[in-house]
Amino acid sequence: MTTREIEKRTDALLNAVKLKRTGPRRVVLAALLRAAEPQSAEQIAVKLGTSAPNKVTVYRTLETFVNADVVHKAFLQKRTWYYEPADKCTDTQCHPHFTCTHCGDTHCLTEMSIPLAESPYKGFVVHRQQVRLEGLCPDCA
Amino acid sequence: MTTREIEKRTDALLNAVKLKRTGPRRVVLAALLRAAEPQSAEQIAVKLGTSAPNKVTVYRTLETFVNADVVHKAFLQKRTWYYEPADKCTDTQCHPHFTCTHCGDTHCLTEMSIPLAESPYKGFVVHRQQVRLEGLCPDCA
DNA sequence: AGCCAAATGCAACTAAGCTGCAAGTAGTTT
DNA sequence: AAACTACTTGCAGCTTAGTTGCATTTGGCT
Ligand SMILES: [Mn+2]
Ligand SMILES: [Mn+2]
Ligand SMILES: [Zn+2]
Ligand SMILES: [Zn+2]
Repeated sequence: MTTREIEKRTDALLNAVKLKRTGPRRVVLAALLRAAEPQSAEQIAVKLGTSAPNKVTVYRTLETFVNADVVHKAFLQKRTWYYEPADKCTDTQCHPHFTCTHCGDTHCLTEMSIPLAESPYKGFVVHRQQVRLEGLCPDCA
Repeated sequence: MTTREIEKRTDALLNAVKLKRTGPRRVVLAALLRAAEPQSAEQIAVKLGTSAPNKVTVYRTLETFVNADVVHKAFLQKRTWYYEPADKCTDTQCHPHFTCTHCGDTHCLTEMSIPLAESPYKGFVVHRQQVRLEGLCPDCA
Protein backbone atom coordinates (compact mmCIF):
# COMPACT_ATOMS: atom_id res chain seq x y z
CA MET A 1 0.00 0.00 0.00
CA THR A 2 1.20 3.50 -0.80
CA THR A 3 1.30 6.24 1.82
CA ARG A 4 -1.76 7.82 0.23
CA GLU A 5 -3.69 4.53 0.31
CA ILE A 6 -2.78 4.01 3.96
CA GLU A 7 -4.07 7.49 4.81
CA LYS A 8 -7.35 6.83 3.02
CA ARG A 9 -7.79 3.44 4.66
CA THR A 10 -6.99 4.92 8.10
CA ASP A 11 -9.69 7.58 7.77
CA ALA A 12 -12.18 5.13 6.32
CA LEU A 13 -11.65 2.76 9.25
CA LEU A 14 -12.01 5.55 11.83
CA ASN A 15 -15.19 6.76 10.15
CA ALA A 16 -16.62 3.26 9.99
CA VAL A 17 -16.40 2.85 13.76
CA LYS A 18 -17.36 6.48 14.47
CA LEU A 19 -14.13 7.56 16.13
CA LYS A 20 -12.89 11.14 15.78
CA ARG A 21 -10.09 11.39 13.22
CA THR A 22 -7.42 12.92 15.43
CA GLY A 23 -3.72 13.20 14.77
CA PRO A 24 -2.66 10.51 17.23
CA ARG A 25 -5.30 8.08 15.96
CA ARG A 26 -4.29 8.57 12.34
CA VAL A 27 -0.59 7.97 12.91
CA VAL A 28 -1.00 5.04 15.30
CA LEU A 29 -3.49 3.24 13.05
CA ALA A 30 -1.36 3.97 9.98
CA ALA A 31 1.66 2.47 11.75
CA LEU A 32 -0.30 -0.74 12.39
CA LEU A 33 -1.51 -0.89 8.78
CA ARG A 34 2.06 -0.47 7.53
CA ALA A 35 3.49 -3.20 9.75
CA ALA A 36 3.70 -6.81 8.63
CA GLU A 37 3.61 -8.15 12.17
CA PRO A 38 1.88 -7.25 15.45
CA GLN A 39 3.40 -4.17 17.09
CA SER A 40 3.88 -3.09 20.70
CA ALA A 41 3.12 0.46 21.88
CA GLU A 42 6.85 0.97 22.21
CA GLN A 43 7.59 -0.23 18.66
CA ILE A 44 4.93 2.10 17.29
CA ALA A 45 6.35 5.09 19.17
CA VAL A 46 9.87 4.35 17.94
CA LYS A 47 8.73 4.05 14.32
CA LEU A 48 6.80 7.31 14.55
CA GLY A 49 9.81 9.11 15.97
CA THR A 50 9.24 12.79 16.62
CA SER A 51 5.67 12.59 15.30
CA ALA A 52 4.75 10.03 17.96
CA PRO A 53 2.04 11.15 20.40
CA ASN A 54 2.60 11.05 24.13
CA LYS A 55 3.02 7.45 25.27
CA VAL A 56 -0.11 7.59 27.42
CA THR A 57 -2.02 8.57 24.30
CA VAL A 58 -0.54 5.64 22.40
CA TYR A 59 -1.73 3.24 25.13
CA ARG A 60 -5.17 4.82 25.28
CA THR A 61 -5.50 4.96 21.50
CA LEU A 62 -4.67 1.28 21.12
CA GLU A 63 -7.17 0.38 23.83
CA THR A 64 -9.82 2.49 22.06
CA PHE A 65 -9.13 0.64 18.81
CA VAL A 66 -9.47 -2.72 20.55
CA ASN A 67 -12.80 -1.72 22.09
CA ALA A 68 -13.99 -0.62 18.64
CA ASP A 69 -12.78 -3.97 17.25
CA VAL A 70 -10.65 -2.27 14.58
CA VAL A 71 -7.54 -3.73 16.18
CA HIS A 72 -6.85 -6.97 18.06
CA LYS A 73 -4.38 -7.86 20.74
CA ALA A 74 -2.12 -10.65 19.55
CA PHE A 75 -0.90 -12.76 22.42
CA LEU A 76 2.63 -13.83 21.66
CA GLN A 77 3.82 -15.29 24.97
CA LYS A 78 5.64 -12.04 25.75
CA ARG A 79 5.23 -9.71 28.69
CA THR A 80 3.99 -6.82 26.54
CA TRP A 81 0.86 -6.46 24.43
CA TYR A 82 1.13 -6.57 20.67
CA TYR A 83 -1.52 -5.12 18.35
CA GLU A 84 -2.55 -5.68 14.74
CA PRO A 85 -5.38 -4.57 12.43
CA ALA A 86 -8.41 -6.83 12.89
CA ASP A 87 -9.13 -7.20 9.18
CA LYS A 88 -7.26 -10.49 8.75
CA CYS A 89 -9.21 -12.25 11.50
CA THR A 90 -12.56 -14.05 11.47
CA ASP A 91 -15.32 -13.96 14.08
CA THR A 92 -14.10 -17.16 15.67
CA GLN A 93 -10.35 -16.63 15.56
CA CYS A 94 -7.42 -14.45 14.66
CA HIS A 95 -4.95 -16.01 12.24
CA PRO A 96 -2.20 -17.98 14.00
CA HIS A 97 1.16 -16.45 14.80
CA PHE A 98 4.34 -18.37 14.30
CA THR A 99 7.42 -17.65 16.39
CA CYS A 100 10.80 -19.05 15.40
CA THR A 101 12.62 -20.63 18.34
CA HIS A 102 15.98 -19.88 16.72
CA CYS A 103 15.85 -16.24 15.58
CA GLY A 104 12.82 -15.18 17.65
CA ASP A 105 10.96 -13.58 14.74
CA THR A 106 7.18 -13.72 14.66
CA HIS A 107 5.16 -14.14 11.45
CA CYS A 108 1.44 -13.79 10.74
CA LEU A 109 0.13 -16.92 9.05
CA THR A 110 -2.91 -15.26 7.51
CA GLU A 111 -3.45 -17.95 4.87
CA MET A 112 -3.81 -20.67 7.44
CA SER A 113 -7.19 -21.79 8.61
CA ILE A 114 -7.59 -24.02 11.62
CA PRO A 115 -11.06 -25.39 12.35
CA LEU A 116 -12.61 -24.21 15.62
CA ALA A 117 -11.98 -26.89 18.23
CA GLU A 118 -14.98 -28.90 19.40
CA SER A 119 -14.99 -29.34 23.14
CA PRO A 120 -15.57 -32.90 24.35
CA TYR A 121 -16.63 -31.40 27.68
CA LYS A 122 -20.31 -31.07 28.44
CA GLY A 123 -21.50 -27.54 28.89
CA PHE A 124 -18.53 -25.60 27.52
CA VAL A 125 -19.55 -23.40 24.59
CA VAL A 126 -16.56 -22.33 22.51
CA HIS A 127 -16.86 -18.96 20.77
CA ARG A 128 -13.29 -18.09 19.78
CA GLN A 129 -9.85 -19.63 19.74
CA GLN A 130 -6.27 -18.43 19.46
CA VAL A 131 -3.43 -20.54 18.17
CA ARG A 132 0.26 -19.90 18.60
CA LEU A 133 2.85 -21.93 16.72
CA GLU A 134 6.52 -22.46 17.47
CA GLY A 135 9.23 -23.94 15.32
CA LEU A 136 11.79 -22.94 12.71
CA CYS A 137 11.23 -20.22 10.13
CA PRO A 138 12.40 -20.60 6.51
CA ASP A 139 15.61 -18.68 7.26
CA CYS A 140 16.53 -20.89 10.22
CA ALA A 141 15.24 -24.32 9.14
CA MET B 1 -3.81 -36.59 45.89
CA THR B 2 -3.14 -36.60 49.63
CA THR B 3 -0.59 -34.28 51.20
CA ARG B 4 1.77 -37.23 51.60
CA GLU B 5 1.40 -38.20 47.94
CA ILE B 6 2.06 -34.63 46.85
CA GLU B 7 5.24 -34.54 48.93
CA LYS B 8 6.47 -37.80 47.40
CA ARG B 9 5.67 -36.67 43.88
CA THR B 10 7.39 -33.31 44.48
CA ASP B 11 10.62 -34.97 45.58
CA ALA B 12 10.45 -37.54 42.79
CA LEU B 13 10.09 -34.78 40.20
CA LEU B 14 12.95 -32.74 41.64
CA ASN B 15 15.19 -35.82 41.68
CA ALA B 16 14.25 -36.74 38.12
CA VAL B 17 15.52 -33.41 36.81
CA LYS B 18 18.48 -33.27 39.22
CA LEU B 19 17.45 -30.17 41.14
CA LYS B 20 18.33 -29.81 44.81
CA ARG B 21 15.33 -30.51 47.05
CA THR B 22 15.21 -27.22 48.91
CA GLY B 23 12.38 -25.83 51.03
CA PRO B 24 11.24 -23.21 48.51
CA ARG B 25 11.27 -25.68 45.62
CA ARG B 26 9.25 -28.23 47.55
CA VAL B 27 6.52 -25.83 48.58
CA VAL B 28 6.26 -24.04 45.22
CA LEU B 29 6.09 -27.27 43.22
CA ALA B 30 3.63 -28.77 45.70
CA ALA B 31 1.41 -25.69 45.30
CA LEU B 32 1.36 -26.21 41.54
CA LEU B 33 0.58 -29.93 41.90
CA ARG B 34 -2.30 -29.12 44.26
CA ALA B 35 -3.84 -26.49 41.96
CA ALA B 36 -6.45 -27.39 39.36
CA GLU B 37 -5.55 -24.44 37.13
CA PRO B 38 -2.39 -22.55 36.15
CA GLN B 39 -1.11 -20.31 38.95
CA SER B 40 0.71 -16.97 39.02
CA ALA B 41 3.68 -16.31 41.31
CA GLU B 42 1.41 -14.07 43.36
CA GLN B 43 -1.31 -16.72 43.71
CA ILE B 44 1.26 -19.26 44.86
CA ALA B 45 2.67 -16.87 47.46
CA VAL B 46 -0.80 -16.09 48.81
CA LYS B 47 -1.72 -19.78 49.09
CA LEU B 48 1.53 -20.56 50.89
CA GLY B 49 0.96 -17.73 53.37
CA THR B 50 3.65 -17.45 56.03
CA SER B 51 5.52 -20.44 54.60
CA ALA B 52 5.95 -18.68 51.25
CA PRO B 53 9.56 -18.01 50.25
CA ASN B 54 10.72 -14.52 49.34
CA LYS B 55 8.98 -13.38 46.16
CA VAL B 56 12.24 -13.19 44.22
CA THR B 57 12.81 -16.83 45.11
CA VAL B 58 9.34 -17.72 43.85
CA TYR B 59 10.10 -16.06 40.50
CA ARG B 60 13.49 -17.70 40.22
CA THR B 61 12.15 -21.09 41.29
CA LEU B 62 9.39 -21.02 38.68
CA GLU B 63 11.90 -20.05 35.98
CA THR B 64 14.17 -22.90 37.07
CA PHE B 65 11.27 -25.33 36.79
CA VAL B 66 10.45 -24.07 33.28
CA ASN B 67 14.06 -24.49 32.16
CA ALA B 68 14.03 -28.03 33.55
CA ASP B 69 10.73 -28.66 31.71
CA VAL B 70 8.96 -29.77 34.89
CA VAL B 71 6.62 -26.80 34.62
CA HIS B 72 5.18 -24.91 31.65
CA LYS B 73 4.03 -21.37 31.20
CA ALA B 74 0.37 -21.41 30.24
CA PHE B 75 -0.90 -19.56 27.18
CA LEU B 76 -3.48 -17.19 28.69
CA GLN B 77 -4.48 -13.71 27.60
CA LYS B 78 -3.17 -12.05 30.77
CA ARG B 79 -0.33 -9.70 31.59
CA THR B 80 1.18 -11.99 34.20
CA TRP B 81 2.69 -15.43 33.76
CA TYR B 82 0.78 -18.49 34.86
CA TYR B 83 2.45 -21.83 35.55
CA GLU B 84 1.35 -25.46 35.69
CA PRO B 85 2.98 -28.88 36.01
CA ALA B 86 4.14 -30.12 32.61
CA ASP B 87 2.85 -33.66 33.08
CA LYS B 88 -0.46 -33.11 31.29
CA CYS B 89 1.18 -31.86 28.09
CA THR B 90 2.64 -33.69 25.10
CA ASP B 91 5.83 -32.94 23.20
CA THR B 92 3.96 -30.95 20.58
CA GLN B 93 1.48 -29.07 22.73
CA CYS B 94 0.12 -28.26 26.14
CA HIS B 95 -3.57 -29.04 26.66
CA PRO B 96 -5.82 -26.11 25.73
CA HIS B 97 -7.11 -23.66 28.32
CA PHE B 98 -10.64 -22.39 28.24
CA THR B 99 -11.51 -18.96 29.64
CA CYS B 100 -15.14 -18.01 30.25
CA THR B 101 -15.95 -14.54 28.89
CA HIS B 102 -18.71 -14.16 31.48
CA CYS B 103 -17.20 -15.20 34.82
CA GLY B 104 -13.54 -15.02 33.78
CA ASP B 105 -12.64 -18.47 35.12
CA THR B 106 -10.01 -20.54 33.34
CA HIS B 107 -10.22 -24.32 33.00
CA CYS B 108 -7.67 -26.88 31.85
CA LEU B 109 -9.12 -29.05 29.09
CA THR B 110 -6.75 -31.95 29.58
CA GLU B 111 -8.95 -34.48 27.80
CA MET B 112 -9.02 -32.49 24.60
CA SER B 113 -6.63 -33.28 21.79
CA ILE B 114 -6.21 -30.95 18.85
CA PRO B 115 -4.13 -32.15 15.90
CA LEU B 116 -0.91 -30.21 15.30
CA ALA B 117 -1.56 -27.64 12.59
CA GLU B 118 0.07 -28.23 9.21
CA SER B 119 1.54 -25.05 7.81
CA PRO B 120 0.61 -24.30 4.20
CA TYR B 121 3.69 -22.06 4.05
CA LYS B 122 6.84 -23.37 2.49
CA GLY B 123 9.78 -23.56 4.82
CA PHE B 124 8.05 -23.17 8.18
CA VAL B 125 8.63 -26.19 10.40
CA VAL B 126 6.10 -26.39 13.24
CA HIS B 127 7.34 -28.03 16.44
CA ARG B 128 4.77 -27.02 19.03
CA GLN B 129 1.42 -25.30 19.23
CA GLN B 130 -0.62 -23.67 21.97
CA VAL B 131 -4.37 -23.21 21.85
CA ARG B 132 -6.51 -20.91 23.95
CA LEU B 133 -10.32 -21.12 23.89
CA GLU B 134 -12.89 -18.54 24.86
CA GLY B 135 -16.61 -18.92 25.41
CA LEU B 136 -19.10 -19.79 28.13
CA CYS B 137 -18.42 -22.26 30.91
CA PRO B 138 -21.09 -24.72 32.12
CA ASP B 139 -22.05 -22.39 34.99
CA CYS B 140 -22.58 -19.39 32.69
CA ALA B 141 -23.95 -20.98 29.51
C1' DA C 1 -17.39 31.78 14.76
C1' DG C 2 -18.68 29.45 19.05
C1' DC C 3 -19.70 25.45 21.75
C1' DC C 4 -18.62 21.25 24.40
C1' DA C 5 -17.95 16.32 24.95
C1' DA C 6 -14.22 13.82 23.79
C1' DA C 7 -9.30 13.51 23.34
C1' DT C 8 -4.68 14.69 24.71
C1' DG C 9 -0.50 15.67 27.57
C1' DC C 10 1.89 15.85 31.76
C1' DA C 11 3.15 14.23 36.39
C1' DA C 12 2.76 10.94 39.54
C1' DC C 13 1.79 6.23 40.60
C1' DT C 14 1.57 0.94 40.26
C1' DA C 15 2.16 -4.09 39.17
C1' DA C 16 5.13 -7.54 37.94
C1' DG C 17 9.39 -8.88 37.52
C1' DC C 18 14.76 -8.36 37.45
C1' DT C 19 19.74 -7.56 39.30
C1' DG C 20 23.67 -7.44 42.43
C1' DC C 21 25.48 -9.11 46.24
C1' DA C 22 26.08 -11.05 50.85
C1' DA C 23 24.72 -15.04 53.60
C1' DG C 24 23.01 -19.82 53.97
C1' DT C 25 22.56 -24.76 52.77
C1' DA C 26 22.24 -29.46 50.01
C1' DG C 27 24.83 -32.73 48.55
C1' DT C 28 29.27 -34.31 48.26
C1' DT C 29 34.16 -35.36 49.87
C1' DT C 30 37.31 -36.47 53.19
C1' DA D 1 30.97 -36.67 61.58
C1' DA D 2 33.18 -32.39 59.94
C1' DA D 3 34.57 -29.73 56.15
C1' DC D 4 33.89 -28.08 51.64
C1' DT D 5 31.78 -25.56 47.97
C1' DA D 6 28.80 -24.66 44.18
C1' DC D 7 24.28 -23.78 44.16
C1' DT D 8 20.44 -21.36 46.35
C1' DT D 9 18.18 -17.83 48.97
C1' DG D 10 16.88 -13.19 50.90
C1' DC D 11 17.11 -8.36 50.90
C1' DA D 12 17.48 -3.71 48.83
C1' DG D 13 17.03 -1.36 45.02
C1' DC D 14 15.96 -1.01 40.08
C1' DT D 15 13.32 -1.50 35.56
C1' DT D 16 9.65 -2.17 32.26
C1' DA D 17 5.17 -1.60 30.76
C1' DG D 18 1.25 0.30 31.79
C1' DT D 19 -2.42 3.25 34.65
C1' DT D 20 -4.69 7.29 36.99
C1' DG D 21 -5.98 12.07 37.97
C1' DC D 22 -6.48 16.32 36.26
C1' DA D 23 -5.87 20.54 33.56
C1' DT D 24 -5.75 21.92 28.64
C1' DT D 25 -6.92 21.39 23.82
C1' DT D 26 -9.56 20.09 19.75
C1' DG D 27 -12.85 17.64 16.21
C1' DG D 28 -17.28 17.71 14.84
C1' DC D 29 -21.28 20.12 15.15
C1' DT D 30 -24.51 24.10 15.06
MN1 LIG E 1 -1.03 -11.32 12.74
MN1 LIG F 1 -3.71 -26.49 32.24
ZN1 LIG G 1 14.08 -18.00 12.52
ZN1 LIG H 1 -18.25 -18.72 33.40
